Order: sequence, then structure tokens, then C-alpha cells
Amino acid sequence: MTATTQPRQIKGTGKQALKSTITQTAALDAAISSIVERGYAETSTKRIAAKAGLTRGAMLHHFPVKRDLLNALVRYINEKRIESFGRAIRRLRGEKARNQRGLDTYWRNLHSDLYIAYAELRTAARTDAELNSVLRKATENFEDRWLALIKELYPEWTRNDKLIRFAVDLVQFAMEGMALNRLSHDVKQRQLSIRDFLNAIDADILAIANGAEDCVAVSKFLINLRED
Amino acid sequence: MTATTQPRQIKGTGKQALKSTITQTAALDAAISSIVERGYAETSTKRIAAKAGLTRGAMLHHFPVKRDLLNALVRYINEKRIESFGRAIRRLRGEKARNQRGLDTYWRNLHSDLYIAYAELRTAARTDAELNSVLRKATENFEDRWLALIKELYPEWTRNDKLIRFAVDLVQFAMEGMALNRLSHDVKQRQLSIRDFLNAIDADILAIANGAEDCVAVSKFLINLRED
DNA sequence: AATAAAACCAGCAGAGCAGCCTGTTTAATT
DNA sequence: AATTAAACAGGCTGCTCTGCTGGTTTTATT
Repeated sequence: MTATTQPRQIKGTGKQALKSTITQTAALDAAISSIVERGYAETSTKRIAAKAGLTRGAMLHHFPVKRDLLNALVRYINEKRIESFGRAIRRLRGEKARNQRGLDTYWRNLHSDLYIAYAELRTAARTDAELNSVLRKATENFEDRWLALIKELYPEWTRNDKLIRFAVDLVQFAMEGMALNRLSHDVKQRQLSIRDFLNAIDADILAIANGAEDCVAVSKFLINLRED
Repeated sequence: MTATTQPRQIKGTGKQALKSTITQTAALDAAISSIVERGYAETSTKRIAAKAGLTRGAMLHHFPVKRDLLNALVRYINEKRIESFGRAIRRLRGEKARNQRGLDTYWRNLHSDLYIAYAELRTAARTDAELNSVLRKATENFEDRWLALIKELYPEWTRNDKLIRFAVDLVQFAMEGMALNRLSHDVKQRQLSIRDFLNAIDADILAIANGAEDCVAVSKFLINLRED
């Protein structure tokens, strides 16, 4: 399998720089694909090279030790992820039902290769100090840019930073936790419930940011659940 | 390191059955400890045996292939986890501020060895069909018993199954997602916010189950955040 | 006491892994 | 055109892993 995605930022101008970047990108994409298919534990340099259509020798020229590749991978994934979010957000501009669509977009993202690979690396990083450090920097960088994107889409919220921060956190945490619990029963139905709730609370938070005093949407949601 | 915990349910009566159970329990505890310390990927049979104070030969007598041990481990962790939850729940009985205490208890549990090992296995299970099947059964079993425990502690909620199911899910998903995002900045402050919110929404859900029509606690929480 | 079975032990074989090293080809520099 | 450097190739080494095997010790059975 060869690189199907855009190569990373090319350093330099010549033919060699381009070739180098293409090869490295192929290796990184192959690493993502291997992590998604076989998990972090079974992602060996041999498997990555084979998937990328490279010899191990060639790959080891660009990433002398495996850790070099992993560190680069974290940054690569981070960039692609924030870019993908940026595109999705901009597509929502001017949409009616931005909230609902935004939630669905985030939910879908949690099933993308990029997020799955990120999640595997995050698990591995718990017991790997260096990976942890690299991943922390990437995550913080991602969050800053992600929050900025949200503010760009919802300029009317910008007035109250604490509320927007809270809304984003609640959605993110609940959805990531939900994605984790795919082994429970009745997940589908339960996920719909949570999604509707998040939609309601987002509407209420927006209303309260604009001066409202009550959680109309959430109250309605819960009463609905009660009468059911 | 030898087994410090209770051996599993002993099958049979004789001296041999006891010995066998003790050895197996030691291996399983060692596996948990190894997964917590080094992660799933680096948990080899050699490391487990060493941690348990066993020879590999002895361990392989009880668990001929690694998978046998992992399957047994999933069930072992599940039992210990539900027992631990049961004890915690019963301790809350008759407490004032059961809600708050319950949330804190759940949050603390997400940092226990048992949960960490469970989370690592869940990640591994994504790309391991057999582990996935075993873990799914365990998880469903856990959820049923966990919900029953909640209903035991909050008998007044039992009237409305949908509301209680929703409340439990929301807390669980949000908290697990939060535990995942330990690499972000300002986590401590953000976690407090979420915790207070979950506390408020739980109170409101309880009130609405009992006939209320408004989310008083959540509204207050959000307005507080706005004025801040 | 004799026999059978379970528990335990230590070493071996085959496979996969990461990192290294010596060449070869291709591009850049002079 | 000659030289230097980058990109690529593939084999080699030492290590670790898992599963197996032929043994000994301890417990159960008769």
C-alpha cells in the first residue's frame, strides 16, 4: 500500500526533499493503518514497512529507531486531526441546526482512523514516559486550536469563556466515554438518549449565556423521558 | 511478589484444590499488576510468573496458553470490580449527600488498578476477536449487576427506569471520558466543573422523577458559571 | 503401601522483533 | 565529469517471546 494522502510539510525544495517527505508520509500512514487494524502492541517496524511498500532498510534510514517514528506519528496525527476538524467546522458555518450537526460530526470523528490511532497511542503512553510527554504537548496544542475553531463557529458564545469551555468539555467527555463503552448492551438506544441530551444542554447553555434563567430544553428532555 | 488478595472461589475441597486456586490467583493478581505497571503490550508470561513468584512451568500448568490466562483474567477482574462497587455502594447507604459521595466513589474507582487493567484489556480487545467476546460478556454482566446495585441504593428512583438508566449512563460516560483526557491542561479545574454539574443534574433528575417540572440545580449551576 | 494423578520445574526450539552494518542506486554539488 | 551526500536495499546479530517436553515432588486414591 502506498501513500494515498497528502505528504507532510516538505522541508527544502529539491527532488530529494520531496522523495524523503513522500516516503516518511507513507510510513506514517502505514503506521496509522497498522495500529487501526492490529493495535499498538502488534505494530512492528516490519509490518509498517510492508504496509508502506518500503524495505525496512529504507524506513530505518528515515526513522533510525522506532521511537523516532512514534514521536513523528503523534505530531502527524495531531496535525491531520486538527485539519479535519477545521474542515468539518467550516462546513457547518451558516448551517441551521449547527448544534446537532456539530455533535454528529464529533461523534463520527471518534470512529475515524485518526482518532482510533490517537486513542491507542494514548493508552500506550500511560506506561511510556517519553510517549506521554510528546502526546501531552500534542494534546494541549490540539485543544487550544480546537477551542479557537469552536469560538470561530459560535462567535456569539465568545462573550462567556467559562460557559463555552464547559459546554465543549461536557460534549467531549461524554462522547469519548460513550465511544469507549461499545461493549455494553442496548448501546445504540442509550447513545441516542445521550446525544439528545447533549443537544438540549448545549441549547440551554447558549440561552443562559444570552441572559436566560432556566434550562428549558433539558427540562423538556427529562420530562419526555419520564412520561415515556 | 506473592498474592495478597483473597483467592478465587475454590473448586473442590482437598489440599490440592486450595493450592491450585492460590497459585492461579497469584498469577492473575500478578497479571493485573504487570498490566498496570507496564501496559498490556509488555505483559509477558515470563513477567507475570516472576511477579507471582512462580516458575513459568508451574504457571503454564494452570494456564497452558496465554489466552487461557487472559480469559480468566477478564472474569476475575469483573468479579472483583463488581464486589468492590457493591462494598462502596453499601457504605453509602443512609449517608446524607449520597449523590456527591457516589460520584466521588465512581471517580476514584476509575483510578484503581482494576479499572486500569480493564481499560487496557478493552483497548486490546478492539483488535482481538476472542478477547472482545469474553470482555463483552463480562461487561454486560457487570452493567446488569451495577444497575441493580444503584437501584438498591436509590429505591425511590426505581419508579422510572428510563430516568435512572440515563442518569447512570451520563455519569459513567462523562467520567470515563474525563479520565481519558488526563493529558489536557487545566484538567483539575475542568474536572471540578463537570463533577459539580453531574451532581446538579442528578439532583434534578431525581426531582423530575418525583414530579418536578424544572431543572433548578442545573440552571443555578450554569448561571453561577456565567456570573463568574 | 502401592498406584495414580495433580502440581511444579527447567530447559529447548521456533518465530518475531529491533537495531546495526555493508553495499548500491539516485540526486545534488563543484 | 568528478565528487559528495542522500535514499534505498537486504542480510546479520542478539534478544525476547510463546508453547512444548521430559522430568521431580506432592497429594489423592485404593
